[in-house]
Amino acid sequence: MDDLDRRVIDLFAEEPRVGVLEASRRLGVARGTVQARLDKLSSSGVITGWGPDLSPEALGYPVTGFLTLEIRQDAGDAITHEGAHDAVGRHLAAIAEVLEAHTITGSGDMWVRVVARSNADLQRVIDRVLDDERVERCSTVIALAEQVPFRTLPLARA
Amino acid sequence: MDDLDRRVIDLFAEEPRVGVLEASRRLGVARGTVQARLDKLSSSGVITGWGPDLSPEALGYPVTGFLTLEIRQDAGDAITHEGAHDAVGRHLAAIAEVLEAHTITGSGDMWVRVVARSNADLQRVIDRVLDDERVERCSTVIALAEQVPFRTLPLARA
DNA sequence: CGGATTTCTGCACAACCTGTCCAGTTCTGG
DNA sequence: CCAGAACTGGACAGGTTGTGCAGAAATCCG
Repeated sequence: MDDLDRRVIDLFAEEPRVGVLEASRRLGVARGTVQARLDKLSSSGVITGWGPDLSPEALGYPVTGFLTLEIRQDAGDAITHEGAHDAVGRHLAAIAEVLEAHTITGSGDMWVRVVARSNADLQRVIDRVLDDERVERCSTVIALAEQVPFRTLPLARA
Repeated sequence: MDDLDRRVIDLFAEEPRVGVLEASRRLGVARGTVQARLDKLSSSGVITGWGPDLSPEALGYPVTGFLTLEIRQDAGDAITHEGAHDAVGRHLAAIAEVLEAHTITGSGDMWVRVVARSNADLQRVIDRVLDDERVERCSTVIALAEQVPFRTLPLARA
């Protein structure tokens, strides 16, 4: 991650439509250099993808909720030695409205981000999340406004 | 969002490198159709961008923390009528390690996602977040593992 | 300091893709 | 059943990509 890497990322983040050739012109380096940098950034894992970013809101899911789950500690699989968290993770991954889930510090807690079509619909989603014996409790918080939209660019610039 | 839209999104999400022409071949429709669909999905806000996705971890920020802030309710600006939340939002937006921030239900609460170079470094980030008189309190939770990585594709498929 | 290695440059080529038309056909809602 | 909207298939010029290569430049390390 030298300065050129940062400028490459910056340029493609600002204007994803520019091609490699145009980028090389703007950055004042050879085309092959830009290609090599992009390849390296991809293979080193800094750039994880180029997929289209989708807006849950525009897809009809304007309500975002943050759930904190309490997981039964003794619910691991004694045979596979798989932790309860992973089992719950699979349960959650099967629910489309679950956008992400993490285990967090605290006895048996997980943090889950869900979206729903309405506040009423959120109840349905929560019920689906709760539909696993390993999930003991769920506290819900509703997101009202997005003060800082998700971003990673400032990190790369720093 | 009909079935073709879903297939277009799906294809580009799975293989962002395919061009419009190749996509039209795989989907069995004319090139102009794919272009028209993409244009519509972009202008309707379903597709919000094509930028490279960056991994905070690969950028040297392997620690993720979730902060819940308590905001002083009486800290709004009497002249501009700007709420305290927005002012805090600007404060947070200036911190590169703040990846996103939302206001949430609860008296004066905000939810903030931050990253840091280490657990020790997290303290520095938190201190920066707290460096605003409108932020009264901050409770911290550290993310241990990512059970479900952030995703929106299942929503589009549904 | 000096050699070895890596990186960058500038260029070339063929193959391919994009943006943009168009006329004709097919769908779809009212 | 009609009219507007959407899709098809085709065409065109111009630009871009992937790839390879030799030489110059920068960097590393003993």
